[in-house]
Amino acid sequence: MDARVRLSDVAKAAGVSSATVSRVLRRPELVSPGVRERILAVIEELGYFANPAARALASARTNVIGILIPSLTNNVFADVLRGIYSVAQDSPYDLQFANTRYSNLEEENLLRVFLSQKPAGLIVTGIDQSPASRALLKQASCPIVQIMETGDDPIDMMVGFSHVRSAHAATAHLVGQGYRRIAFLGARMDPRTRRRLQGYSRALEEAGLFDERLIVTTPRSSTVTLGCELLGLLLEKELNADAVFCNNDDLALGVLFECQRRRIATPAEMGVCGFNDLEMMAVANPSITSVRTFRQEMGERSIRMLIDRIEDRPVKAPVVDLGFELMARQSSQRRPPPL
Amino acid sequence: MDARVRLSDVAKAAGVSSATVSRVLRRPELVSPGVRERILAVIEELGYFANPAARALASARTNVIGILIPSLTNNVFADVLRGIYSVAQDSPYDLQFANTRYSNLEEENLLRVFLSQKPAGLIVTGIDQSPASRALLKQASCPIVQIMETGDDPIDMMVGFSHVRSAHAATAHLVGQGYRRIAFLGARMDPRTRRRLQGYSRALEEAGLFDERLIVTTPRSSTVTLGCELLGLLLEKELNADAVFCNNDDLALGVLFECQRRRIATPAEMGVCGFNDLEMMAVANPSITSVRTFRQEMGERSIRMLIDRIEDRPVKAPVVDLGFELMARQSSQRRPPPL
DNA sequence: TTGTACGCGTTATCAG
DNA sequence: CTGATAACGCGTACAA
Repeated sequence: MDARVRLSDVAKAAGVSSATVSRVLRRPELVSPGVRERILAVIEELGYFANPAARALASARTNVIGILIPSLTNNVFADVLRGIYSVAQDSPYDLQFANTRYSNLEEENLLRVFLSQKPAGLIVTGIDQSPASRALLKQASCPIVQIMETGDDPIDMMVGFSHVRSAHAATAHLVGQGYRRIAFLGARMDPRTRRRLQGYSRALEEAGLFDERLIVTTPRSSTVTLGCELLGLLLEKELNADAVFCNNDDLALGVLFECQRRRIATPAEMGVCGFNDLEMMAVANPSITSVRTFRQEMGERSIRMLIDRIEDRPVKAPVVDLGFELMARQSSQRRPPPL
Repeated sequence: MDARVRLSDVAKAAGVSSATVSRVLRRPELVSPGVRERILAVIEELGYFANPAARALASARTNVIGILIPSLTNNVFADVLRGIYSVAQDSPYDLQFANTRYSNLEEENLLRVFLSQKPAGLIVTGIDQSPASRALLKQASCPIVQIMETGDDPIDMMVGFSHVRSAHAATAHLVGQGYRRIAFLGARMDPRTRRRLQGYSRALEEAGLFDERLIVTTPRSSTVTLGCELLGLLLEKELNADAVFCNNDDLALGVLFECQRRRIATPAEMGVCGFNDLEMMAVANPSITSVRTFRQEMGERSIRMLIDRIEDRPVKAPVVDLGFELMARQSSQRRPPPL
C-alpha cells in the first residue's frame, strides 16, 4: 500500500509510454478512444493516484485554491466555508484555508506564501486589503474573488452585498416601527462592521434621530455575553434608548437575555434587531428581527466563479451583489405611539 | 515577483553549492557557522522561499498535516479547529482539512487521498473508523491522533474524553435535583451521541428511572429549531417528562425557548441540561446547565502531540483524557419535592 | 495519434 | 564540512 504505483507503472501495464498516460489524464481528447479506455481501466485496476508534488513541479502550477478569511470560527465564515466546500468537494481542487485574524499585515504575509505556491485561484475576504496586498493580487497570475462585500474597483471578481445598505434598511425598519432612540451595538470593529455603522448613522440622520451617544462599540470580538454587557453599558448612559440595532446576532441574543433579566419588555420597551439571521433568531422568544444574508450562497458562487475562470469558462457577471433580506419579527414589532 | 528565486540562485549569490544551502535549511548543524550565517543573510535578502512541490518530490515527504473531521460548521469542531490552528500557525506545517460528513466511507476515501500524499501527520475524529480505515491508519508511516473521544485500543495517540461518563454525570445531576421523568433529546445520532445516550440510560437505570419512551431522537442535524420541535414531540407523547437532557446546547436552547412559548416554567416544571457548554449557556435566561468540554484544548493538545512525534520528541502520554465539567446552572436547579 | 527526452527545484548519497 | 550528481514523478515540446 505504501509502494505507490506511478505513472510509469500504469504505462508499462498498458503497454504505452508514460506520455500517453499523462495525456489521458490531462487532455483525454488527444488520445484515441481505444487506448484511452484501456489506460483508464489499468488506472482503475492499479488504483493509480497522481503524485501532486511531481505534478506541481512539472507543470509549474497547482490545484490548490487558497482561501483567506479573518476567522475560522465565526459563524458567518463557517457558513461561507460550507458553501465553498460543498462545490469544491467534487472538483479536482484542493482547498487551503488561512486565517488573517482580521489583520491586513497577516493577510499580506499569507498572500506571499500562497502566491509563491502558484495557486490555481484565490478567495480573499473584503475589499480593504493593504496597498501592498492589492498590488500582489493585481499582478497574480491566477483568478481571484473577493467575498463578503461589494464595491467598485474589484481586483478581479467579487461576490457579496452592501453592508451600508443592509444596515440602513434595518435601521429604517426600526424607525418605521416607531422607535426613536435607536442605539447601535458593535463588536470587533472590522471594516464591514464600520460600514454597517455608516448605514445605521445615515438612516438615523435622514430621520433626524441621530445621536452619537447611542453608539456603543468595542474592539472585543462578539459573543452573546458581550451583548449582555454592551446593553448594560448602554443603559448606564441613561439615554432613553428604546431600540438597539446589533452588529450581529450574537449580540442581539445577549441583548434579549439581558432585557429579560432586567424585566425590560421586548419589543414594547426595547426593540431589538440583529444581523445575519442565524438560524436561532426565528425561534427565539420573542423571535428576533434580523437581516438575512446569503452566506452559503456567497461561498458557492465565489468558488464556482473561480473554477469557471480557472478552467477558462466565461464568467458572465464578475461582480455579484447577493443582496439581503430584512426579516422583521416580534422583537421589533411595535406600532407607532398613539398621537 | 513572479520570477521565483530558487535554491540555486541563493547558492550562486552566496558562492556555495546548492547542497550547502539545502543543508542550512534542513540540518543547519552540519554547516559551519560562518557559511551558515552568510547563506541565511542571502536567503533573507533575496526573499527565498522553498518550493514545496520540489521539496516534497525530492524528500518523499510533505509538511502537510491532514485533519479529518465530520463537519466544518459544527460549533464543536470549530472550537477544536481553532485550537489546532492556534498552535499550527507558527509551525512549519500546513494544515489540510477534509470533511467526512459523518460517513465512514467518505473517511476511508479521504484517508487514501491523504495517505497517498505522505502527510507528516494525521488527525482523525473519533474511534469508530471502518476496519479498512483502521488498517490504512495502522500501517501509515506517519503519526496519528484520534480526537474527541477516549477508548482503549488507540491507533496511535488519542486525546478526548468519555462521552458515556460525561452524559452519565449530567443525567445523575438531574436525578439529584429531584427530577424523575428525565427525557433524552438527540439529533444526528453519530457514535458520540450514541455513547452519550448510553451514559444517560445507564444513569437512569441505576436510579430505577429509565423509560425508553422518554428517548426522542432524529437523524437530522441539530439546530435550535430542532430543539423546539423535539420538545414538541416529547410533550405530545404525554409522558409527564419533567426534565430533558439534550444531546447538545443547540437543542437545549431550543427547548428553553419552546418552554417559554408554552409557558412551561424552567426549571420548576421542566429541567434542562445541554452538552458542550457553549458560551451562551451561561448568559441565557435562565442560565442553562451544561457539560463543559475542553474543545479548544483538545485541538491544541492533539496537534502538539502530533508535532512532537513528527519531530521525534518523546510524547509522555500518548492517550489523554481531558475530562469534562458539569456546569450546574439555573435551568436544572430544583429542590427535591417535599416529602 | 503516440513516443522520446528533457526539465521542474529540491533532497540525498557519496566522494573529497 | 562541502560539492558533484543522481534521483523524485510527472508534464510537455518536439519528433516520429
